[in-house]
Amino acid sequence: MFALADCNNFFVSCERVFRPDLEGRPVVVLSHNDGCAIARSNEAKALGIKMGDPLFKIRDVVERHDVTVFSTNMSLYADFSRRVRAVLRDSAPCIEVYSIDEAFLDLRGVDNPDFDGFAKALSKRCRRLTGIPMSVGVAPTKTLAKIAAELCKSYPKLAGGCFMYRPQDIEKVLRRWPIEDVWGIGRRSAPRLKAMGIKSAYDFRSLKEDYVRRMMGITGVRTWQELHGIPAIGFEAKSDAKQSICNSRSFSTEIYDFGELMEQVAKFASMTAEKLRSQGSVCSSLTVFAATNRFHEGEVQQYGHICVPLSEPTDSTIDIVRIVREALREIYVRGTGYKKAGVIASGIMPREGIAVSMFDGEHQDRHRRLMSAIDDIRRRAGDGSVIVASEGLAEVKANSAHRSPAYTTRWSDLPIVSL
DNA sequence: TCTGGGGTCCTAGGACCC
DNA sequence: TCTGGGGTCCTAGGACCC
Repeated sequence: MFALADCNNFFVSCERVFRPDLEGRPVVVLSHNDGCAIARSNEAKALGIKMGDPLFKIRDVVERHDVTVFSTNMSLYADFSRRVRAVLRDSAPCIEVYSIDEAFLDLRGVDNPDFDGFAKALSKRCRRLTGIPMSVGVAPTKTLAKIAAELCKSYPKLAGGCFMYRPQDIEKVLRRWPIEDVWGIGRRSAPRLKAMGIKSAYDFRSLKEDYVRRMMGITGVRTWQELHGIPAIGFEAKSDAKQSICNSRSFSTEIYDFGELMEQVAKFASMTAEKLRSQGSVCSSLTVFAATNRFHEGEVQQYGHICVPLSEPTDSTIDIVRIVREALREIYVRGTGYKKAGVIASGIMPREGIAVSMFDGEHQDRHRRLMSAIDDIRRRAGDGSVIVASEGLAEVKANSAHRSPAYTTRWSDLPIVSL
């Protein structure tokens, strides 16, 4: 058996821990730049606010129903995520962290347990220790566990835990489960399937395996098997080392000036380097992109991007900022209003064990010691305490009018040194 | 006027090899 | 004039996820 532990309306729940007055009231959390609703309380969902709705399109509902709005506060949510994971690790022999608000638990080898009782107890324990409400679904496969966890959200009677295992019960649920709500069936496949009369998870499960393979490839077959109760998606207690690292943002207003765009992109480069070092990795290629506002139809669109392979893999902020600056020069077009830009590191490998160039060893060694000193200062004095001068002193150009306080974390301080 | 950010895996096709 | 048959590795793009 597998369990899925899924935090309810996670970002909203984090905000509510410090604002208990908002229990039972409509709340939304916005994306970066105060763009879209990315988390909604049940009351906000009931008002018809959809995932990803832009704020300007729901402004009426927000005002009419006195919906409380928060700007995103990722450091707060990351801190709660850590607390929730600690509870899970304490409750199961093996967990796979799937996202900031979800984790799978491997229950194989647990003898004759009361899985329903386990699920309900885990939900209750999480609420008590962290303040976050959680749904726990237990089933023979991950895909079915996802469905079981969703059931908890629709049926409060389940008290946060649902064990779904008897074939007749599974069939009953799948008959009523819309195909587009199955994990692994996305926005491309769902309309195609529905056009063919396949409307429920049960319909999909009733197809021939060969047919699913031809239509949707190996990933479709895996979902099909999982719905039949055959585990096809591996359980991995994988390390959190990323295979690619992306830092990108939309700006509150278009940037035309090269110098200003360069400063923003240098910040993304610096964040990328820091994440590489924090997971003990180096990267062997860097991509830079800068794009115009894709929603402005009728205007000339630009999507400049360039991928730079590195002769020496690196995690040095100074190297990465320099390479990214040169790359940006290649794609920048004068007179263009850039709305979004970003940096992607790929070809990521562990820092230990890479061959040190016989020509460049000293350079790498100096950078390594410098970076380690900088990381140390930032840990003690705040994220912004040391920066590369190309980043400039301006903040990332974004709106965040409704941000909650740093209840459990701290703000970045102003730079005290620049390199 | 205003429209998020950050990941994973799979597949097809090209470069390159013997 | 005739011009093989396999491999592997890498990358870009698509589909999916939260």
